[in-house]
Amino acid sequence: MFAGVNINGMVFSGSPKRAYHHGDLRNALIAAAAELAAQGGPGSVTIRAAARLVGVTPTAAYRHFAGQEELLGAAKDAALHELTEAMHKELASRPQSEDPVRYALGSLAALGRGYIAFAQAQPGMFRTVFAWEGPLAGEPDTGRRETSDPFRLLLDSLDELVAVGYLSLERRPLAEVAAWAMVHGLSVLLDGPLRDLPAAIREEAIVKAMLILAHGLSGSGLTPAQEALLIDEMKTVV
Amino acid sequence: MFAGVNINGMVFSGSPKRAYHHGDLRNALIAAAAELAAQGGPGSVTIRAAARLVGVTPTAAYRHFAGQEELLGAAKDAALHELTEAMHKELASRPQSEDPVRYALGSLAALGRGYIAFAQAQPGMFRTVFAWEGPLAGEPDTGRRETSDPFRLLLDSLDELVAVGYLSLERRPLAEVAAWAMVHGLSVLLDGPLRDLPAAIREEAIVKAMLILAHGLSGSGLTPAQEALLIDEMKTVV
DNA sequence: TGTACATCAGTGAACGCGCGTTCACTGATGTAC
DNA sequence: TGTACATCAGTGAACGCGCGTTCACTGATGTAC
Repeated sequence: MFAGVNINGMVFSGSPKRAYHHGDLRNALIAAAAELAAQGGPGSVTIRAAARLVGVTPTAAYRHFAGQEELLGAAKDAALHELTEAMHKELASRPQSEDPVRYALGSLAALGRGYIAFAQAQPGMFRTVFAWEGPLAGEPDTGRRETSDPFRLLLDSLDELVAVGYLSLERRPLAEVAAWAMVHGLSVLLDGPLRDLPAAIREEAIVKAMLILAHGLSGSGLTPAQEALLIDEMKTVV
Repeated sequence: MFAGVNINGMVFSGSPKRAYHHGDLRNALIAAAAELAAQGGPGSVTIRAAARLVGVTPTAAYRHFAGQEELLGAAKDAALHELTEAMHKELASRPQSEDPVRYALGSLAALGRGYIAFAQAQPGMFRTVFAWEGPLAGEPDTGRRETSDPFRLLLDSLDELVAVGYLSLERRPLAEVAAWAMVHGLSVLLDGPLRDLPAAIREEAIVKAMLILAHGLSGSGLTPAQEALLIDEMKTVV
């Protein structure tokens, strides 16, 4: 879907004298939209701005997109792609290890690191991935229902923790939601209310959060009675 | 600061024949702004819409607010106030308990429950509390720097866990960030990518996340070597 | 107690902005013969 | 190989929208005397 988009290659800032026919306007617009998202977040992704960036009339964009919503969707896809790549890169750069438990835990940490680092390095893109401008109430969510790549990576990582014996099978269900919540929450807070945290403390906080997550996954902190209480306590949230 | 705002009392929809002088326009506008935030999120909080809701000219709002930003700030304050109240209510409604550890853990769970339930019941308000429309880069953050009430509650709860012996003193630092991240992340995801999760699973996921958090705080899942590895793994995120 | 007048809190009209989107059009391309 | 013409991908002007904000104004209030 993104063949030739080339976000960093600045397709849209290209040749000074451009022909009447652009040749690859759709992809150029997507690249422009991604750039706008990176610079100003999802709210900056407009048909007019993207066309301006490419050096083309707004009307021209309607040859390639049904409207603004579709362009934003493309920007979202591009941003998600970048996030996925960032996480893959972290995962791939890890050294092998003899201890499978350590390796699996390290993989989980690498995913978290990739996610959080991306959110910090590319806040505009990160926000765009998770932009939800729909109505506050339901709306069934059109398309894009396949499990996203980053989530797939997380699922695999948790399964590995099971395979390796760190995470028990009974504790496996929905661990992905909790893990995602921890990492996502941290990313969001560090780009929000905690954005003024000194770098050193921020660093410590990230480590701390991952530690708590890892400890928590193992599920060996609470007595059974305490656990039962806590479960009871959390009922009836909705 | 909010004396007389009375969000639910519909100050702004009041008397059919209103005098030329409103009498309490500032508070009526704040209530309207809060209502707009509740219905449509922070993006819906505009001078014109608030004035419309109150039944007054947009210009009149400028007698009481410097501009749109200040009105949104007031809406944020109101929303934060509501969130705080929701958490307080959860905390207050808890039964006493002989076991201090259980009680402290239960308090933490109650705070989480209040937070998450508020996010689900009032997504517009919740988003408004955390709306950050500033530039993507720094900007030192004007005013409002006192620790917010909900955060204060969390700090106290964690301190109680220390006092009661569940959380060791060495593990106390920055636990608040991790706890907040878990609960906030879950709130955000359930109002975002996970918004279509069936109610039952959503419920389970919330319990699961709180369990992992509680287990994780105790810090008894990893061997020291594993912990060291994980710490190492998370370095250099920035 | 009554009145002149300053002050306060609104009105109404207007501005410029960027946006999404549509219309009738025209320049470039490529294909049938 | 050359040319007529359909088709495609752009242009340029214009629309209506809601917004923030400003201006000169006027109605209501309350205070000094």
